[in-house]
Amino acid sequence: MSALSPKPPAQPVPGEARERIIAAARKAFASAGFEGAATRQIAAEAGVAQSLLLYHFKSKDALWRAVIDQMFADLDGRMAVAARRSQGGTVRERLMSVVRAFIDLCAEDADIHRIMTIEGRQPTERLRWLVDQHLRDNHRAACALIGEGQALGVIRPGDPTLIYYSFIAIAGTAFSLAPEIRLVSGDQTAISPDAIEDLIAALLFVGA
Amino acid sequence: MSALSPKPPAQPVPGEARERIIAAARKAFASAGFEGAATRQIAAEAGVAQSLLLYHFKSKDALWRAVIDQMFADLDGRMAVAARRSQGGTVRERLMSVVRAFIDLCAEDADIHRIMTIEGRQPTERLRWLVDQHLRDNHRAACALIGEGQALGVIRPGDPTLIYYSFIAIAGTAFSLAPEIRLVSGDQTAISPDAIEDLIAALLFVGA
DNA sequence: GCGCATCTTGATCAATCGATCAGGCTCTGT
DNA sequence: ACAGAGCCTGATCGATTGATCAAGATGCGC
Repeated sequence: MSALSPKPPAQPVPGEARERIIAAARKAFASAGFEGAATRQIAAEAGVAQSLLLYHFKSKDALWRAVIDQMFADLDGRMAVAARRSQGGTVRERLMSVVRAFIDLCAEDADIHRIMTIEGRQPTERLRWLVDQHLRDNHRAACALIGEGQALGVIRPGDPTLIYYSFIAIAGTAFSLAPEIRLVSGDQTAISPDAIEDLIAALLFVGA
Repeated sequence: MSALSPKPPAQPVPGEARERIIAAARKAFASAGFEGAATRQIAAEAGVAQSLLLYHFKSKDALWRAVIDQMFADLDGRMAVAARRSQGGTVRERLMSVVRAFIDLCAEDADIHRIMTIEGRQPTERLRWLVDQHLRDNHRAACALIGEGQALGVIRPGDPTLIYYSFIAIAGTAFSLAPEIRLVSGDQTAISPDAIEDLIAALLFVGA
């Protein structure tokens, strides 16, 4: 046994490095955008060689799509749980359940909102794929629920699509821009799921 | 006279190329972020050599600051005009005047909101400069006005800073994410200053 | 023990990045 | 006419980009 390689590297756990790469890529895409994110930096943060990144995913573009798919698998799952848990409740309870689930998601991981707001700005091929793959169904389901709430006077009137995007904008921006809000307000404004839930309840919902 | 240079180039108008560079840089920074924007691409869109860009501005960072300064000069001017025009009116009228001015600004040029939401996400040196140079004063003035409106029951209750950012988020996102909203809704949702003004009035203001 | 698929690395590619430099052009002051 | 300031370009620098390739390491089937 030579002095080199004193630790024989443990056999690679299948899929483990792949997950680390996706996690690192999510952070990179969220903070620097698609073009700004460097595959070498992603690989470094994941603790692997840059070439491994292009072994698991054919290209930077494919890696981006893998990140998005994982993000929406999480989001859709949480939304389904929230909807199931509030089944049988009032429309207000069902609405608040998914609202709270989305707020919690944004609070835990602002990357989703950051990536989405980066990609939604220009009609690229990535945006078209994103809409077809994930956004259209989400939008339809949310607008149906909003329309239900409006019919019963629980949600303020207005185009459901604009209400939908207002909700996403308020909840997402609060956590995405937390560094700026902190700096501007001198840390006087608390940004917590409870605070944002109260904000949404006051602005989008009718009555107490 | 040789066959070359059949058109003697007109003498350069001082400051004209500089303005074209800033305009091109604004678009580039808004769509690709600071790192993602390439000085060569900016120069190409402005119709000048890349080296001219670093002649007028010492560095890419200095160019970015010039873009921001010009943007806020425009924004501050518009806000001052809106405030002056509604002087002597009710608090509601004064609030609606600056709200409308900001909405119109976002509608005409979504780049401001795009750049700000890119930079506000991470505590970089650029963000610190941005807050010290432009954001803090803006935030203070807006929150004072919002507090006035809340005291008179014109604005819904809540932390003024969160109301302030909710307003910016709704107005800015509607125009920034217009490509996505169009794709998702199948062009069914109109995104106009009037529509967003109605939306803000319904969500943030009390009563009709 | 042998072969093969899977996972991983390092070297290397052409392209592009921000930045620097020497030099040319036009106008102005004298 | 001549010198100098201001505006602008093309060539070029070292560094970094996404992507490709050959080869090493590991574990499973036979």
